[in-house]
Order: sequence, then C-alpha cells, then structure tokens
Amino acid sequence: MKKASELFKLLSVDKRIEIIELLKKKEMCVNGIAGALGVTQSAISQHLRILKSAGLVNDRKDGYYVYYSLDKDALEACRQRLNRICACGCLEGGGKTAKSRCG
Amino acid sequence: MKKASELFKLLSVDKRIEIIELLKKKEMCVNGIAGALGVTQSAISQHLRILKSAGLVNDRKDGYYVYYSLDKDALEACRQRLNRICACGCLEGGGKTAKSRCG
DNA sequence: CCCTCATTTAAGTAAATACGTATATACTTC
DNA sequence: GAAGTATATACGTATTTACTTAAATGAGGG
Repeated sequence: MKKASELFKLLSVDKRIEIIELLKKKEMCVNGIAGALGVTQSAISQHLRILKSAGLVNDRKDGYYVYYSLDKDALEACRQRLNRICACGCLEGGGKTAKSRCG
Repeated sequence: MKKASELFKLLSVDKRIEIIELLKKKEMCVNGIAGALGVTQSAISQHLRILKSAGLVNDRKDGYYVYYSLDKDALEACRQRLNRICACGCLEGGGKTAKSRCG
C-alpha cells in the first residue's frame, strides 16, 4: 500500500485537484481537460498517468479518444485513508462521548 | 483560506506526517521530536515552522524548551476540507440513499 | 498505404524543497 | 556576565518535479 505522504503528494498539485473536480462531473478526454484547464494536453496526459498509476482514474478508449473517469471506490479509499491521518482521535467522536479527552 | 493543494503539499512529507502522529499522543519539544524521528533539530524546526504557519500546530514556551502541540481544531478543519475534495459525491451518502447515483 | 487526429513519451529546463552545516538568538544557572 | 542549553535561521546542495516542445505511437478514413 502507498504511503500516506505519497497520496498527499499526488494531490498536492493544483491541476490534479482540478482534474479530479472535472472528472467528478463527467468522464472527459485528454484534450477536453487540457482545454478546460488551460495547459497543454501533454501536461494533462502526464498528470493522468500519475493519477492512473495511483488507481484514482480509469481510462476507456473510444476511437481517437481516451476517456478518463474517476475511480470512485479508489477515491473513497483515499478519503478514508487521509481521514485517519487528520483525525486527532478526539474531535470526530463516533457515537460515544466516551473518548472525548481532548486538549 | 489556503488552497487544498497547499494543504496536501504540507502533508506530502513523511517527516511531517510522523510529527503529526507523534503530537497526537502528547506535546513535545523540538529536540524530542528530532530524536524520535532521527533527523536534525534544524530539519524538525523547519517542518514545525511550516506546520505552524498553516495553523496545524501551536507552540508554548517553557524555560529552554518550546513545546509543540497539535491544534486539533485546525486539524479537524483540515480533515473536513480534504474530505470534500476526496468525496465523489455518491459513495459517502449520509443517511439517505437518495443520492446514490454512482458509476 | 498515407494522412490526420488524439494521445503518449522523451528530453530539457526552471523552480521548489528537504535536509545538513554553521551560526545566531533566547533562556537559565552559576 | 560567562557557560551551557534549546531553538531558529541563513545558506548551500542535491533531488524532485511540473511544464513545454518535439518526436513517436496508435487508430480511422480516404
């Protein structure tokens, strides 16, 4: 499993966050993303490769185009992962107030 | 407010994650952290400055020592922030299954 | 089979940065 | 005030990396 810091690093780039936000709405091809974000399709392609290697996006070929989409399960796993890092263990308290020894 | 990518970048360094994990347990002084993580106090001091400038840690001076502690509210705010980025909007579903239009 | 389009890859560059060394600052005790 | 402690900062170095340009790969249509 990837280290948490690597996950964070993945997401530490503006354009990648923007790509994810775009893909939340609908699948898109590389040029579409590049146009929307105002960088070269090469740059986007490289970001997508990184996101894909982390399993966060999937691609689907259709004619000329490669459509990228979010892997929502992976994103959810990522969310839970980062959640644990940023959970101090005293504020998020599930149902029980038992463990509220904070500050 | 900081950009999400900046928050992620903050956390994209191993040692900083480890510092946070340490501080979850108890407040610590710089040298203590340095010893625990096996890097120079200079490096730790620099990490702490960054974490502090993001509001994630607080410091308290006591004699020679500067004790650093987690700002749990800030960490919680950070958690919620990152949560929103990584929420695809279809899997985390609160109580209602109404919005489960995914995949 | 060539041409065109979308995408990927290669190569190069400029910028960011994590860390160490050396030094400065701040505080306490003698 | 001198000595010893903890911490912060200045600065250099090595590494990473986001991006661009240019060339390569792959698919479809004439």
